[in-house]
Amino acid sequence: MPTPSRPRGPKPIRMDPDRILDAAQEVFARDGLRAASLRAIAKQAGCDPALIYYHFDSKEAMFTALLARRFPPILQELEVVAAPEDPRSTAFRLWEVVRIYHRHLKADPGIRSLIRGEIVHGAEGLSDLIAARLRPIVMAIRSILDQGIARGDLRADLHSLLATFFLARMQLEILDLLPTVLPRLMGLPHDQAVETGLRAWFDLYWRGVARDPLAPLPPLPELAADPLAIKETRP
Amino acid sequence: MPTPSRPRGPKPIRMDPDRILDAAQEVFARDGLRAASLRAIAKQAGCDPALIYYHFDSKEAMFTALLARRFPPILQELEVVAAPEDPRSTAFRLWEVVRIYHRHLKADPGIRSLIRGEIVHGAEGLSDLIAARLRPIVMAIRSILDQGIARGDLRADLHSLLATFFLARMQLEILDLLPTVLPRLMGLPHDQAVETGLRAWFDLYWRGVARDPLAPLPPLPELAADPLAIKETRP
DNA sequence: GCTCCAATTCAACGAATGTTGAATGATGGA
DNA sequence: TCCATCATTCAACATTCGTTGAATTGGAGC
Repeated sequence: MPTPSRPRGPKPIRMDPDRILDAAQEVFARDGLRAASLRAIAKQAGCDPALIYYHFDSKEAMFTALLARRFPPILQELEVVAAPEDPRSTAFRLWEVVRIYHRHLKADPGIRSLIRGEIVHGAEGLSDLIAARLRPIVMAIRSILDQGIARGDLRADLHSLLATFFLARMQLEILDLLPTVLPRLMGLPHDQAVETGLRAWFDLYWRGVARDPLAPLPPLPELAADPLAIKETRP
Repeated sequence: MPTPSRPRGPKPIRMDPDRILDAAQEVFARDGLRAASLRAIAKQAGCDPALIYYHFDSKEAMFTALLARRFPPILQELEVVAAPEDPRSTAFRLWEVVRIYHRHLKADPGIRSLIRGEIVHGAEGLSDLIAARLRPIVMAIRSILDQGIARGDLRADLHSLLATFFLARMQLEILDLLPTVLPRLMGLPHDQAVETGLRAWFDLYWRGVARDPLAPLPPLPELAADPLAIKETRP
């Protein structure tokens, strides 16, 4: 009788549930959200599929844990920018929103799929959970827009909820599509596609929401610049 | 031995392959693209799953047939609007693009999913096919923007390819999301969500691309208005 | 050193999926 | 009228999926 390749029982190195979530994130990025199976995730993590059920109640609970890990840091950063006391210009703050989104979502296509709602069909409870996580994020961005209207930086007739939807949603599309589309259609290097697309988008968006669309934008920091080192330089 | 519920052999009414495509479209709309199984489509069409394999080579071939049915009419209408001789204003023509998209895609979430690329993972050949169908559509819209730049209606520094991407992509999101999101967040009636969202989006977009963003938009026809009855009324 | 618990693996289940081959009845042409 | 072809159904296949129960082992605590 051949000995099994690996005996049962605990390994010398315990499997941290976070490592399973890391593996899930990688498989989502590689195979897409719907096609990511527990077996593929287990293989990526280097463990047995059944172990995932030891650490999480179900596949859906694993999604939930992924959400719980990703969303609070985003919300925390957004709430700093959305604080009514923030003295920086509305254009600068909105660009900060873009940068925060970019920083947290660029390396995680799986969470982008979750936000986009690709998993909504057939998992209604999960959909409610995502909506609950997303709502304060939307409200933080919206409050920046409302403050901008009140300060006279933005159009008085702006529909802040729809404008929030437009800003956040287009960024998801840019992060997912432009890195594969732009290099093929233009000669653009792969790693510049997102920066180019996001700046073009923000330029268009700002003219669309600003009270004075022809006034030049303030200098905007690069996407990947250190968030703490940035101070707005008023022209 | 019990007689089978329905004997074999051809039914009195033959199954038109188009009816199978209709059923597929309905199932896509109900269950989403990925969750739509051949058995569900066959049930919707009222036939056996194996019959689908008689009319189409595979599930992917059925997608292809769906594409072949949907895209040419869209392209044909777009090319009329994109003709360089078209004398109407750039704003009016771009709104016509929005209306054409809306008219053809509003009742077919499955085709929107295909356009959005949700099926890309795991079906690379299909992805190429969609790209080939999509390219002339993108180019038609882009040529309207390029003509608008040449006529002096749009900003000279506009990136027409990215602007095309922004316009067409956001419309997909609006068609899919706003009917479920807007009624819940605002008091908006379900059937007005898309019209409200698309007008707000076009208003923002136009300010973003126009050379003179503060000039008022011309009166734009309703989304569902008869395309042939519309003549631009210059103010 | 013994015991107990936590962590891990194995094997299997039931359901769903895309697909295929054989069987069967109707239809239309010779 | 007969026969070939077309359209349809049935039953089954192999595969994959999420999930579960039992078996196994290493280490911590006494």
